[in-house]
Order: sequence, then structure tokens, then C-alpha cells
Amino acid sequence: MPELPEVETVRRGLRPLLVGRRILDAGSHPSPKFEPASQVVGAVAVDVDRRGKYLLIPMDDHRRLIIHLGMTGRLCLRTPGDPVGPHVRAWWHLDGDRTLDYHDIRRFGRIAVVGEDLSGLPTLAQLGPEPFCPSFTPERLWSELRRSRSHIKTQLLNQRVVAGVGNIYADEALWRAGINPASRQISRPAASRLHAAIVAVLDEGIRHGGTTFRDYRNVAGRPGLNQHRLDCYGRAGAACRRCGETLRRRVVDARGTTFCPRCQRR
DNA sequence: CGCAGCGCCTGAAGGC
DNA sequence: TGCCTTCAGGCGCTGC
Repeated sequence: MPELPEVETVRRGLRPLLVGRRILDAGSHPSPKFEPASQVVGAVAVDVDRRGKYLLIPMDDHRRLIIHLGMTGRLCLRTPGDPVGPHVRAWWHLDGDRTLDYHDIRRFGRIAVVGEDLSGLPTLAQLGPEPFCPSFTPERLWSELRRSRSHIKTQLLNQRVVAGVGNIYADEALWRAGINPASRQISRPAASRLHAAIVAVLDEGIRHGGTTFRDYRNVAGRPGLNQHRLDCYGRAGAACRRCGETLRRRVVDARGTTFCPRCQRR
């Protein structure tokens, strides 16, 4: 489940492989979610950027190739003679005789080519602040959270509040801030703790190459290391590292959620 | 306009 | 052993 740290790790690996390369040919799985891949044939990749969980690849014709990895998306470079994986949903043949393959077992990902207009991608168009950007402040988070009565965890998963947080890092941040995921209102000091926790867990995720539970791999095909450092997600039934209570799992708005019933009281 | 609920997908895991 | 059911979840869409 690629979230911001996983997508950022992919971005860093992909950039040196792709920048300056011309797309000589491309193809895709027959689905509107992947067919736009072929629209960049003939163009040269100028950079590899990221916004939230989206990869944005500006081309020399001023359009951008957008890739969202969904739940199981992977990007990797293939050399001639390498076997083609069974779940390749799109591919771009580059000058230099390499092919960038987009694998996606469950096809939750998406590919688009856009110019200035992002109206075809409303989630990207309305994305909230980048967590590491100075515009993401405790004040801004608190005022955003006060506008809604949804569960706090659900609000963290809303990409308009802050860009790039998914299920794993939402659970980690709420655990670290000592906030119950089913809270609907939090205090100003709690919002401040949550802000710091979001930034910290995402930063640690990036520094450890992302979190691999099952499918996530970087561009080199290797899993991340951050799964060994998580305090909360995936640890239901184990002891809380802060208070020793047994971590519990429940469902919050249809999302599996792990939390500590003692140090994340309502 | 906000938000709850559903559908999309496939492989892994568990039950019988 | 093998079949069936359930689960994982980001996001687009629908409808209240």
C-alpha cells in the first residue's frame, strides 16, 4: 500500500533512470485506467516529482505523466531479454534500450497524462498541503480538523487535509500522538502533537525506504525496512511499546485500525 | 456541499 | 487436499 514514504522512495530511485530519456513506444492493459500511458510516446522525461501519493513526471512538451500506484503498483526497469511479469499493466520503451514497466496486481492504480488542467483528477487537484511543506502547520491542521465531525482517522485519510497519509502512517501517527482513532474532536494541543507525529512517522518511513507488508517494492525490486520499526500498525495482540497494554484492532469507517486502548483513550 | 456507502480487483489465508 | 469465503484498502462515483 504505497503511501507518501513509499512513493517518495520510488521517486528517488526512478529519477536518475528516467530523466533525459525519450519514450520511444508504450503500451497498456486495455483499461481506461492505464491506456493514457501511450500518450507520452515521443516526449522526453524532464523530471520525476511527487505530490502526496502521486508521481508526476513532467515531459518536454509541457504535459505531465501522472502515476498513482494504488494498492499494489510497482515500477521497475527491464532490460531486453528479461521476462515480462504477469501483472504488467503499462510499459514505456525508453531510448537506451530499457523498458519501464508498471506492475499492478490488483489494478487499483491509475495512469493519466495532463497539461495544466487537473479537473480529470479531482483528488490530485484538491490535494492538501505536503506534510514537509512550511504551509502545513499545527494551526492549519487544527482548523481543518475542526471543520468536520468525521472520525479523526478518516480525516487523516482524506487527502484534502494533508497529502500522502494512508492507513499505516495514520495508525502510527495517532498512536504516537496518543489520540483515539475514533475521536471526532481533538484539542488544540492534541492537534499539535498529531502534526508533529505525522511529520515524524512519514520522515522515518522515507529514511527506512518505506514499509513493505506484502507488495511494496522500490524501483530496484527491493522491499522497504520500515515495517520492522512500526509501533502500532500490524501489531494487534502485541504489547504497546509505551504502556504495555495489549494493542487492539477495530474497524473505523471500514478501515482496519490498530490502537492502544490505554494510551489512546477518547 | 459534506459525507456515507459501495464497487473495483486479486492473492493470501482460514474454515470445513 | 481442495473448494469456498473472507479480507486487505485508495479512490472514484452515486445519492442522500
